[in-house]
Amino acid sequence: MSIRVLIADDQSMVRAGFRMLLGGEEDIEVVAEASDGLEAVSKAARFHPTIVLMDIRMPELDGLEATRRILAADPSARILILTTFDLDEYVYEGLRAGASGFVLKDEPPEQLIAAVRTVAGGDALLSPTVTKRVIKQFTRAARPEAPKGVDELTARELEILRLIADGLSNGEIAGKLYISETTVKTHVTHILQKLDLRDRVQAVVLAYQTGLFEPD
Amino acid sequence: MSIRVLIADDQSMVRAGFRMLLGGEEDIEVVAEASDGLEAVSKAARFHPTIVLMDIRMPELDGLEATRRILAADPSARILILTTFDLDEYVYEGLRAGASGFVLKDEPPEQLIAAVRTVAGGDALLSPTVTKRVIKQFTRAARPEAPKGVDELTARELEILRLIADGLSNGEIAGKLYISETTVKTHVTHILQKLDLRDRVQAVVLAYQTGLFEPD
DNA sequence: TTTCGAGTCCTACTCAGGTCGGAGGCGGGG
DNA sequence: CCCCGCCTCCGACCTGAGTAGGACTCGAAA
Repeated sequence: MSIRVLIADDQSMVRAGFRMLLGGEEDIEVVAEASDGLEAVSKAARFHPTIVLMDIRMPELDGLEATRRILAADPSARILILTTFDLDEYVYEGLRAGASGFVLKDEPPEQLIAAVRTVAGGDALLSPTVTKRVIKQFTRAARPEAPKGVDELTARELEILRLIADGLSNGEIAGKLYISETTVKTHVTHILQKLDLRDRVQAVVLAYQTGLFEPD
Repeated sequence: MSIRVLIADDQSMVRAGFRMLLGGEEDIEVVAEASDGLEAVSKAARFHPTIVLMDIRMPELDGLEATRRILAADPSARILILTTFDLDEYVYEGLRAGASGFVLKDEPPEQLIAAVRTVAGGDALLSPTVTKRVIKQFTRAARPEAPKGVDELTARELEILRLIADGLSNGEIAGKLYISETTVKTHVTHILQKLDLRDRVQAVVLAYQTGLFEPD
């Protein structure tokens, strides 16, 4: 029995690429395509694909919300999220939304095909690149019985952590986000507390060492 | 005409390994071995190898000084330096000493053999890993007609920059190096001035972004 | 509706980080 | 020999970073 795939991406070229790529595989069949989130949800309901290849950035409804809705309707659905960028803020959210996997679009074809098979087979999967970046966050975030009081960072905090990792001062971050510097300080304090760090310097070190943000 | 190699390393196992490795190649001949720096210098003078594989850490005379002496006696000598560690403080010094190349011992055999051929052929070479780390330093350090006042960091400053990039505070660095915190501050100030940075946070960012120190 | 988390903002305080200027020792090159 | 760069150290000073504790809004969940 072949793997039935639904491709959801707003760029037709990307869809065509995947159709070509997957079409060559005997055990894989592309049963439908969607060019936006809403369409993805409806077609997932209609075709019941084994797996949905889901882009994040899509009109109408983004891939994350689409993922949530599809899973709400059918918890057994398997969704493999595609990203162009190395690690958007959406990754964590995507995993929380219930996606089974995460791959980068620019990875070699074999990897992508392998990813489809893996997820279709029931396993979760993360791009090797993504894996090591997420792993640490997840060993704590994913398990409700968290070791200690190691809370997950909020979206805002993550955003600020990223700016810190760019070497920006609190004032610069405030300017960039149109909030006051004191607010930035508040967030920074929370970040440091949650990650058990002493100062922003260590935050930068951690950001790079965990691969949260890529060096080059 | 084959490539004549002198292997200089204080560990006999390492020498044996290289002999095995290089012995399999038809165009490469291991003409001599040395177990310390002095021996390396004398054997280089006696055998005139096409290339010297030089370990850095050796008794009597380290690989850097040995490199300098060999080159002093014979400027046409080609020396390929071997390192175990990713990037010791010696790398820059080694390049300044006149070494033609730099490879990591744990790189795959083919790379090592290729490196030998490359350097023997007259080209300079850096391990891909090392390359990107050194490249930036060198585009400024190597050319006397430096673009602006972008001075090179001293060994001490580099050492301290590395500790900063580990997230250490000035006090911790002082303790680790057995110097006063004020001295550390002085160095830090110089580092920031030379690299045109605002604070240690940016220094960390730069360290990782230029690949000066590896994340993982 | 009430509760709660997230985000925003504030004051006031402490302290590490960084600057400035000056100073001594030490080794190598002119 | 003297000069200069490097490393070391000091005290005084200023500022950004981080903490503590509280307050307001808003939207989502109970």
